[in-house]
Amino acid sequence: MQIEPLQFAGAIASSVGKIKDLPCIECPVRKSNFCGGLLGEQLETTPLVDLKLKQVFRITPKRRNIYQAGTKSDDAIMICSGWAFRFVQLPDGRRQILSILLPGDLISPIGIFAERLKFSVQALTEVHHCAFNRVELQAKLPASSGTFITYIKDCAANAEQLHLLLADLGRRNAAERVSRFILRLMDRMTERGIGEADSFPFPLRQQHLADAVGLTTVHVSRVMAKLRSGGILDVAKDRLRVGNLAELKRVADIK
Amino acid sequence: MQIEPLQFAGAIASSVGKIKDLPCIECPVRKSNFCGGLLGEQLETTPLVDLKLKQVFRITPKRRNIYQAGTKSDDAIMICSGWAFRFVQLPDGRRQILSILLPGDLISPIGIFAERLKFSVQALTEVHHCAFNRVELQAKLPASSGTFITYIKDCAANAEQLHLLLADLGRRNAAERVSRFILRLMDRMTERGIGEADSFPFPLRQQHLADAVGLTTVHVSRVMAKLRSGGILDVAKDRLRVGNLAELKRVADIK
DNA sequence: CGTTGCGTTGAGTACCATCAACTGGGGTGG
DNA sequence: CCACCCCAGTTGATGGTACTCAACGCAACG
Repeated sequence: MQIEPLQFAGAIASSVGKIKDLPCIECPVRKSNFCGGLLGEQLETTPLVDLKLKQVFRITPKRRNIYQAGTKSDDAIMICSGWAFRFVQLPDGRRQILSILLPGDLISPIGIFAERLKFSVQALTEVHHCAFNRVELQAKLPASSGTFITYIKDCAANAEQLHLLLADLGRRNAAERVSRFILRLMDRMTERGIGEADSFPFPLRQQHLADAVGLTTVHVSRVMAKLRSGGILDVAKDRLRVGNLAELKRVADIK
Repeated sequence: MQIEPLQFAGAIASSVGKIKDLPCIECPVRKSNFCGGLLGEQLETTPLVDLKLKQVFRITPKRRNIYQAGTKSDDAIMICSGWAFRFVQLPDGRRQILSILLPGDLISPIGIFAERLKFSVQALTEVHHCAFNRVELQAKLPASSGTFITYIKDCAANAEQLHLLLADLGRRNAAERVSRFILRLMDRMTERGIGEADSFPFPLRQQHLADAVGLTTVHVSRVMAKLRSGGILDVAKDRLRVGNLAELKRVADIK
């Protein structure tokens, strides 16, 4: 359960103003997210907007917590690569997954302003992440209007996903929940250029699906079996293949 | 379904800088919320921080929508008095209530920055509300650190409530959902000085409870009957009376 | 080659939805 | 004043969805 920060593969634990060492130079998501506004969209050609911004890069192996609910932290953590998820844990050990985090996501937008969060974050795959200093970001944020706007959009998108999931859990059956969850995830991946039209990385176990949509693993297995037997989709070897998108949308009651 | 803006009881439809006419002078929630930062906490003694802030006061009768999902709006709307709720509607008419809005709540924190929202807001009782101009607030917000902090706290509290509700819908049974929902509502009321220790205003129908916690009205009725017969709580004439708080918390699996 | 993690399948069951009938209060209109 | 209706809530009967418990298959791994 303890977070054991490892050194970044590229051997940078902390970087202040050394462009050539920054992993961000090659970051594929920077163009479209929060970091773009913060560090500049084209790091290779344009210098960093503000080199004084402190960044600490770390790796968390899969199944380990990146952040533990209730812990005080001075960091705002960005997922650089790999997948993670936010979740709350019930006293009896059951958990509810709140959202899946993809590269380019902040662990929590409001985390920039709050020193403690009420949910935990766990790595689904090995995750490379970057810790900004919360207080530095707080100062920077209103100053840079571009960054601020992508930040607000993050918050809004975040809230919207929660609202949709809430409606699903409250009002939809198992097959609808699962297929809607998967479709939304596909949308988010496509937005970020992850995966192809009908094939996506999919590192979630059925346990994660179950915890996300409020079912048991046994029942998720049955739902997935049905989707698979209908040629609608198939998950194997951490990869999702969509055989019949139209039918998937129909099951999901979308459009 | 149409919003039909009515004149404010005090006959102020629009107010720019006329302190003595402002309903806000007597507002009981201003001290603790967003408006306090914006307008000053003690309007009677201290002049407004910024009289140029445009405010338009309106009334929406119960059961009518204050805001319709997807509509473009230049306003950020604050609930001055009365109760309302945010909800999303499914294509087949079922709905999921996202949260209950009390006096002092913004219809949506991110609504300050977004010209459209994906959920609707409906008045539960007659609601008096105040429309600020979104763009004006956007400019004002980062400038006033006090206001900004209460704003961020709003956002955080908001997200936290969603997370808790999500966990409830995903992982808890009917009795737990209902009692947790009620307890959280009680907490929020107490925070704002609404109601007494064991008695609170409660304008929700069982239909609203059902739509909030993802049950049918029939089943909510059964749960409420059980809570009532156990002397735990009773709802009558728009008022909630708690007979046994400890037991209510036990049922809700709190503490 | 045992162990471990993950998924699958079957049998039995609990919870909650659905359908339907009915009650009581409050408002309205004759 | 009463008849009527509507709304909100209650109650009973029935059934389906999803849960629980348990056993088993399979692949990966040391």
